[in-house]
Amino acid sequence: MSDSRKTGAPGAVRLTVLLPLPFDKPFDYLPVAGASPGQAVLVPLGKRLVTGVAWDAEPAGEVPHARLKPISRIIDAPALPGVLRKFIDWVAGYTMAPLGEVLALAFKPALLEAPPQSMGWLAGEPGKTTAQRQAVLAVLADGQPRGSTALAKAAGVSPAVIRLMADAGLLRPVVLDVTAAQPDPEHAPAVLSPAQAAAANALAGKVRTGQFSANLLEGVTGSGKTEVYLEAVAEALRCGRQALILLPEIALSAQFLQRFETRFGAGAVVWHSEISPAARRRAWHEVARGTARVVVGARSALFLPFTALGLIIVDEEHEPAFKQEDGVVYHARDMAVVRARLSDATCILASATPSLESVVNAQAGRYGYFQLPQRHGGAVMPDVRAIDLRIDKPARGQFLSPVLIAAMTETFARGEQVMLFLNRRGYAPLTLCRACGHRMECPNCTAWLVEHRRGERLLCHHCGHQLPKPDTCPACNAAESLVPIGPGVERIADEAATLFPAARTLIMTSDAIAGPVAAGQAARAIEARDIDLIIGTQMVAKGWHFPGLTLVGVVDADLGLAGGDLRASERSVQMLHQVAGRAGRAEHRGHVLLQTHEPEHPVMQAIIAGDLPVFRARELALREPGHWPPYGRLVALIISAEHAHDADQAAKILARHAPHGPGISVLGPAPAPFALLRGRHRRRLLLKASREINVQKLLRAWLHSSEISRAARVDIDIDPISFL
DNA sequence: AGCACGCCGACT
DNA sequence: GTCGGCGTGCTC
Repeated sequence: MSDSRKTGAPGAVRLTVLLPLPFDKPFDYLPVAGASPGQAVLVPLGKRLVTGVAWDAEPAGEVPHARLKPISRIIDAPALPGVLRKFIDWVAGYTMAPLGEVLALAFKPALLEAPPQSMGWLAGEPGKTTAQRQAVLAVLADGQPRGSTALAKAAGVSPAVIRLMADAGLLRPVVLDVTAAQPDPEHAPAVLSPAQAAAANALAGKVRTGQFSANLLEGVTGSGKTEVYLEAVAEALRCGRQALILLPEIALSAQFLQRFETRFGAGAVVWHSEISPAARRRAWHEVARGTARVVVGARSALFLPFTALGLIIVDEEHEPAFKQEDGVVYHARDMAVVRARLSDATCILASATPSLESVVNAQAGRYGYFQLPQRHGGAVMPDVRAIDLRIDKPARGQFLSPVLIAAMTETFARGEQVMLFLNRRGYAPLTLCRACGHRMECPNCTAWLVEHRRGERLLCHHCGHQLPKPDTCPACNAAESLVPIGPGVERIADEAATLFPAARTLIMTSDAIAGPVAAGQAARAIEARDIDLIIGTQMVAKGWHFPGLTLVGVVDADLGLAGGDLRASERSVQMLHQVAGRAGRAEHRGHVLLQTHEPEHPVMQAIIAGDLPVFRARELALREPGHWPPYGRLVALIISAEHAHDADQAAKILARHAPHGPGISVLGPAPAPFALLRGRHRRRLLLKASREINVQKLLRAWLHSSEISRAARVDIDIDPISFL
């Protein structure tokens, strides 16, 4: 790359600076001594000073030299590594998001300040002691300082004890050396089955090459994938490189971090949207310094400034939660592979039910493939049966069939735990007027209002609109005529409470269990057998390990199949397999009962027979002829406007200029699945293109040639998965 | 993203 | 007569 900045040629004195703002390119500035690419800099922009990053791009030169402003100063902070800058460029190019907006995922001015030092405690002056205080001092007897939280936990006392002891001078504050407790690859290696060991060794070998590879690690729920990929993490540590473990859901991280610490003798650095600003800054700086050896995080952790990244794990790679749906629309699983490639790192995609994309990549030899065929530790796969709701009908107005109720009764009698799964929050998904048939709908969205028992409210799950449940029908004024239709988890909980008044029940939904702390508490309560019955939404499907759980009842196995989405079957199989996998993870065999109106449906058959490959082959055979993903590529164009007319108009103009040619087709315009969402009218066009077509280039030309009114906005979603 | 410019409604 | 609403446009 020719670089006029380095030649020192007169007249070429420009430095490009990328700002974390929605600009699609860096700006040119007059350079300042010592500013090299990656360096954080403060620059004037209009009337204000903003923080940006010196970028690698050639100066565009379109702004005349005389109008260039000088860089104000260099900021004393770690530079963004070159691979991260390349990754940001790549993501912006692929997703078609403005470059500066992608930078904003990696870099916020607030991150740059030196992180607060992490403080810990040592024993201080002698003084008044109590049993609790003695426990604290006993922990500190080894002379190792500990942070407040860790100390309280180790001593089994509340944090208040620590605070009072500190106030009384019984504890002495010291600066914690954050590098002290590092994960140790040799701390407690797991005992692996032969199949696990074979996969672990092969993956460790890939890590050792120090070259890029992408790998799919497939194993049924409970087969011990985590132990296997943690050995790859150990190998990355031995090679002196950093590792990143992406989890789809932070709620899961509590149980996972515990496992990590057991294996490596020290915790990993945590990164997700809900950590405190101080923890965020500390994590960012530790990653940049290289003292953070292993990061466990949400998808945004891909944008951390790793300097020696050697391994990326994407756990539960099939999870839709890896797709970022607003702002920069990207799929963290796909971007992880790119990040690994740019970093000469190994990428491992782990799942019991891999996405068809990954399966096809493995079949084509683009990804390495490793399989764990069985559950380990003697646990066997659960016995799965369908309950045909056309025959075994629940009582009128009820949702649990007699067969399921009988199985629950038996399970409780054995002192074991039951989980009921229904992927629907609230009490009832629809409220209907018995007198006139009026449906309670959201004024801002094409969606029903969901009744929630807490506060007797109706709320919209898409925009948050809510109102108290009215006493009379808003359409016909009939009194007492509004009735709940269909079940949500709250209604199932009511029904179960009537049937099993003695069962201690926990509702697990994002409403009831907000954040990792609550999730951790819930998990501990279940593990401690303080709970008999768990009723939950997809939150319960994730990687929980509850040894006492032996019966899983799926209240409505058909729910995910409605709507005709391209991936409806695939997602249903994944979710049902995950839910089923919660049953019987220890010595007792698990049982799974699927309530369905269509037991013969291939999705139900796949789960009942436990034969995912057959299902996959069938699903792939359905997609291949039409060049649907993963054989072709999709791009969704969502046209939205405040007024339906503007959205229609813009969609029509786009459709008129639609590209055509071999391997290209455009579907639509059609009302987007939620034609009205958050008060905006939406239309959708779908571009389907064969793999070898450069869709970004095609889209740029398309959008350029279409003159869209300012009243409408076009959002581009490359590789859409949800179709919302 | 911010911040200014700009052109139409109700206030000291 | 001015204060202020947020539409539109620009920032190296």
